[in-house]
Amino acid sequence: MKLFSNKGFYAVSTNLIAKEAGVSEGLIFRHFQNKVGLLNAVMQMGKEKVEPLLASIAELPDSAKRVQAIMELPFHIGEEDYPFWRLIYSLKWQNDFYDDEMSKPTKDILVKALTDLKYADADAEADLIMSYIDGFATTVLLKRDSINTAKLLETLRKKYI
Amino acid sequence: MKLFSNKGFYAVSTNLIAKEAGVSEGLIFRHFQNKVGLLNAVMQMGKEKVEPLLASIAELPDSAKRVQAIMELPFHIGEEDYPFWRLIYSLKWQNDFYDDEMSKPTKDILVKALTDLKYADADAEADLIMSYIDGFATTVLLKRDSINTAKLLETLRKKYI
DNA sequence: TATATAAGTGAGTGGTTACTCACAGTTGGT
DNA sequence: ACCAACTGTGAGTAACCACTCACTTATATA
Repeated sequence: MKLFSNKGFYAVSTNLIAKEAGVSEGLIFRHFQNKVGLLNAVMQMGKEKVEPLLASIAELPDSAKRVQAIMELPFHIGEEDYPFWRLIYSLKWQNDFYDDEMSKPTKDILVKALTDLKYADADAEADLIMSYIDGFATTVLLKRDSINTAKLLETLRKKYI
Repeated sequence: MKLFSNKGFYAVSTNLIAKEAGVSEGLIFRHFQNKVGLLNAVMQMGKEKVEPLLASIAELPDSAKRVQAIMELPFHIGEEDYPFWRLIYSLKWQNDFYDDEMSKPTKDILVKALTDLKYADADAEADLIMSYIDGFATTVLLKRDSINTAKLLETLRKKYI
C-alpha cells in the first residue's frame, strides 16, 4: 500500500514490492494471481477499515453533527491510514481504476442529514460538501508539511459552526 | 498531454506516444532527451497558457471580484484545457513529480485580496479557499459526467455572493 | 508417524521498456 | 549549387517487466 500510494501503481514493480515485503516475487502471484489482484486486496483491506467509521457517523442522532463529522473526515484521518487514502485519491486520476461508486455511501449520509435539516436542495448542497471534502483530503494528504491543517480546520469551523 | 493525463506518466510508453503523434520513437529523444523531458515540455506549454489568465485576474481592481474569480477558476476551465489540468492534478499524487510551488502565485493573489478586504487572518482564509479550489477542480475534472457542475457553481454562489 | 494440503522459493520466460545510433531527407544561408 | 545544420527514421540494445513453474519447506489432521 505504501509503495502503490507513493509511486503509483504502474511505477512500482512486483520485484520491488517483494523485496520491501521480504518475500519472494513468486509468492505475490500465488496469493493474488496478478498485480491487479494485489492492488484489489490492498484496497479491500482499506475499505474494511473505513466502513465501520462511516457506519458510526451514520448513527449519530444529531443531523447537524452528522454533516459536520462527514465534512471534517479528512482532518481526522489517522497517520496510519494516510497511505490508504493517498492510494484512493491517486487512483482516482487514472482512467483504468476510477471508481465513481466509492463515494456514494458518504454522499447518501449527507443527503439524508441535509434533508432532515430542511435544506431546499439537499442534493446540490451535498455535492458541494463532497467537493469540499475532496479539497480538504488533497490538502491534508499532500500539504500537511507545508500548511497547518489544525489551523485550517479551525478556520473552517469558524465559518460553519 | 492527452495520453499522460488519461493513463498516467508511467503507464504510457514512448512507443505509444510516437504512434499517436504519427512520428518515429527516436524523434522524441532527439527533441526532449528523455521521457521526463517530454513531460516537462508538455507541462511548460500548459503553464504558459495559464499564466496570462492568472495575470488578468490579478489586475482586477475589485478585491472581492478577484477572490471570486480565483475561487471559481475550476468552473471556467475550457474543455480544451482539461487534459492539462488532469495532468497537473494526477502528477500531484506521485511523489516523484509533486511540485508544491505551482500553486503559490494563485495563493499570493488570494492573500493580497483578502488582506485588502480586512480579513483578520488572510493567510488561513487563503489556505481554506485553496482547499476548496482543489476540491472543485477534482469534481469538475473527474465527475463532470455524473454531476451538474453548473448547478454546483450556482449553489456555491448562493453561499458567497 | 504418515500424508495431504498449503506456503514459499528463485531461476527462468517472452514480451516490453526507454533509449541509442548510423543513416537519410530537408532546410536555409551564401 | 553547395554545404552545414537541423529534422526525422527505424532497426537495434540492455535492462526491466509481470508472470510461470518445478521444486522445497511448513502446517494441519488422523
